[in-house]
Amino acid sequence: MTTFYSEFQKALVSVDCIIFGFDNNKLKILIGRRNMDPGRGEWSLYGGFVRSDESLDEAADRTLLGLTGLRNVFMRQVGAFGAVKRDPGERVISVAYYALINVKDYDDRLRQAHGVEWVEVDKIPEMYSDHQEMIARARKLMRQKMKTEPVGFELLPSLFTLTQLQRLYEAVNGEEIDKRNFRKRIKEMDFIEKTELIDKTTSKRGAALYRFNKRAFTEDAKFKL
Amino acid sequence: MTTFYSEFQKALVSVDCIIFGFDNNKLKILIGRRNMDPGRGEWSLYGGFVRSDESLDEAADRTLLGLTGLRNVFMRQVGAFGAVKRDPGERVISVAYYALINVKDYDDRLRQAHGVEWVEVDKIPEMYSDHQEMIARARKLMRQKMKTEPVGFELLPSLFTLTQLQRLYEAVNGEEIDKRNFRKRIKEMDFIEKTELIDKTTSKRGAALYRFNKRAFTEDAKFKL
DNA sequence: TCAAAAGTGTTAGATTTACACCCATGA
DNA sequence: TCATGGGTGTAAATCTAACACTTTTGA
Repeated sequence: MTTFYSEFQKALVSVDCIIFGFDNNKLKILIGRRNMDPGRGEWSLYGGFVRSDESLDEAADRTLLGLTGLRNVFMRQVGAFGAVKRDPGERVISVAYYALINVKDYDDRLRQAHGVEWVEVDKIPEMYSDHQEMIARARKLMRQKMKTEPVGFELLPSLFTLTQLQRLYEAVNGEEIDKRNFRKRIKEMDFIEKTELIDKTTSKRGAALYRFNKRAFTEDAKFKL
Repeated sequence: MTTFYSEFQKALVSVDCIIFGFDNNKLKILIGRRNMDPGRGEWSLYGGFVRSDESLDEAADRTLLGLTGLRNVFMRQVGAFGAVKRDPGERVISVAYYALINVKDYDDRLRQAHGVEWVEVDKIPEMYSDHQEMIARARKLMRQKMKTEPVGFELLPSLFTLTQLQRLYEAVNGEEIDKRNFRKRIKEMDFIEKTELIDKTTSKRGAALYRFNKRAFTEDAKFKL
């Protein structure tokens, strides 16, 4: 029972994170310049190698924690990428994950210290290796998830206005939404609760602040946006 | 430039296949008894290890070819599975793929030679390691794909009756479909073409045989079932 | 002649989309 | 007082879902 499968060749396994943030009505992701060979200087996702004592999910969590200091972040696997020559060095299989974070929770000095930047998803430059494809697939999965599950709130402050929420959905789907129809749908979801608080930062009149009540969102509740 | 990342530990990488077939109005998958330690004798998906000279997709294709003799099969990645102890031996990361095949294309002697069986998706026994979860995720992805893309035809003969097609969708979604509504929707899709041929095997009257015209299915054509 | 599967339309209800004006406030 | 973003309802169109009978033919 000691060494199984010993005749097979092993590979390095890494995780790469597509970290989404919503800021200034734009959907953005965190990318940086690669500071190691091969590919030094190229734009790249933030990633790391999987340790022998952690699962893939744990490796992704740890990687994100290292970059942002954030725990319990919403993350989902995008998939495994394993072209033979995807890494110019040796064989590396990479498992991509996407994360949704509230940019306000992310200390900007930490961001600078790691040399990563928020870049609009529609202005992603050429990327290292297959990272472009990872991003494309992450966006597709994330868009799909946003349509059918209440995960968009992960990208917003805990209190938000309906206009903010609408702008978020517009940024994700790349198309404008009718304000009245949007609000009508929101009203039908009891777990999106209006508070007594008013946000005066974006208009003179002020806009009501809403909150997503995770507890009130039960399995049978329907979500559609 | 010779050895990069040398301080990181490597892992074995395998692929596991969830092979869907449609037979006798039932959706089934191919599983067998594991014939190697660890886990000898337990029900298991068919899989194999990834070679250093092939991509993950190629490894999945090769594995399926070895089992079924089939090439150019519709396959999609389910995801990577990487719990630390998912394999009782050493560290193994597995990437699951699902495939859709027409059972008639699969030589039954080849099936028997490999010791695998068609088992209804609703009667899957306890499985080795995390294979149950792989199957569950494959089913979810496959169901989603079937709703929005014309891939169900991969599970049928090239000529099929509308009742067969309906039974397939019923098996995948686990619920009955109204015959008239179903046929109404089919009629709207020009790429599902009626032939002059009649199938007399399932009824005395005979049912018209249809064909999926892949070429006629263009990007802008809409598919919804 | 009858059992068994094939084939065919209509209607009510639900959902989706389009659309325009008043409100409250700070500058 | 006016410019700015916040907030609200209705009607037409489309889509979805429910529903039952006739046809063909081999046994």
